[in-house]
Amino acid sequence: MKTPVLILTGPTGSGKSDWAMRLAQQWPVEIISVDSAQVFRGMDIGTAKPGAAARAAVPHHLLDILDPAQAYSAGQFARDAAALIEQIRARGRIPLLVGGTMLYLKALRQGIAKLPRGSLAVREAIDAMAALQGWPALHARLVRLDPVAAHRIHPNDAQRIQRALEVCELTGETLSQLQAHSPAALQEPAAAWALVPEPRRVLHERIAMRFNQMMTQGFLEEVRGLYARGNLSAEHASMRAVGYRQLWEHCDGRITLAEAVERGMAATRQLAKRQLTWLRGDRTIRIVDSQLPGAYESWSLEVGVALRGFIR
RNA sequence: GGCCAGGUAGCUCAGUUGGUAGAGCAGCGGACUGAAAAUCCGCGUGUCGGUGGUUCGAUUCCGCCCCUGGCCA
Repeated sequence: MKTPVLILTGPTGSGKSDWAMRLAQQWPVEIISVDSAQVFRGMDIGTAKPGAAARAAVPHHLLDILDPAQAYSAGQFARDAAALIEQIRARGRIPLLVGGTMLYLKALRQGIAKLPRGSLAVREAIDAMAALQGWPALHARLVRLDPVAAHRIHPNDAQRIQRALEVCELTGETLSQLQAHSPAALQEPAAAWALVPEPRRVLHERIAMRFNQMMTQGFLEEVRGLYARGNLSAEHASMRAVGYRQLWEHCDGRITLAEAVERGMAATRQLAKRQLTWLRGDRTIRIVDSQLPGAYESWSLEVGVALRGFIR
């Protein structure tokens, strides 16, 4: 029997990283980051990436693996994380997945269909068509090509319409066909918890505090540096990240700094809400109210129970 | 002190020729298969500044008061 994978998730600003570091003082863990923004080099302050001290104390994986001009994906994450889990176990250590990118977690735990990666050229061609005919026309086209996918994709959801058309174009098969032979779930034995500060107001306060903190730590300068590179744009996935997008707009001269900060905080709250929606629908994840007195202590006891018999 | 412009949702505002009101943003709920910190869907949450008057009926018209901004003293 393999050691279980420990999973610690929750909305942004819920304190996952802190708890993970504390747990690492008791158990021989290695942290695998489950975070679509922390994969990018040079995006440190705005992603609240663990710093040098934390990374020296505990091995962290899947941080700084890409340049912000590159693209990552749920499928790539699932492969990377699965490989790391094996490596960490081979070292006799415990894999601890920490992060709030819920689709990545789902792709790892439940498996994800073998699909072609996105193609910039095909996407540009589809965008050009959409500019001419409009997205409803492309949705109508998808209804003919892949009625099953079209049925569950809303006519206004340009991103998903584009993806479904892209898959047809690239493979000659439909997205819904390919997704039908989804590989079996990875069946990793896992114990999963989500930190959810209650009530919501507390989370909102933490988000505001953290955003202000980022600003005093030089978040704006970080974004200015990325802006100054000249080879990044608002189209890059990295620059669509919460906070980066809004500060980028400020660098563009489109909004004031005060507006950028206010909208950045709002975008962060909205992200947290979407993360909570994922969590409510997942019965395999145990919700922990991190605001309760002694919350960390009782959680670490639960971790001990999950690991009993595997680690002395 | 006088004159002018305003006070309508958490914010910025629209509107009602008198029949108790609606947009954007925020917020709340949901969806989610290689962009997911993305993308999309749904939901209006209100002493219409206060108080008298006219009226069957006032957020709307009239009087007075309060508050904010501007101009003149």
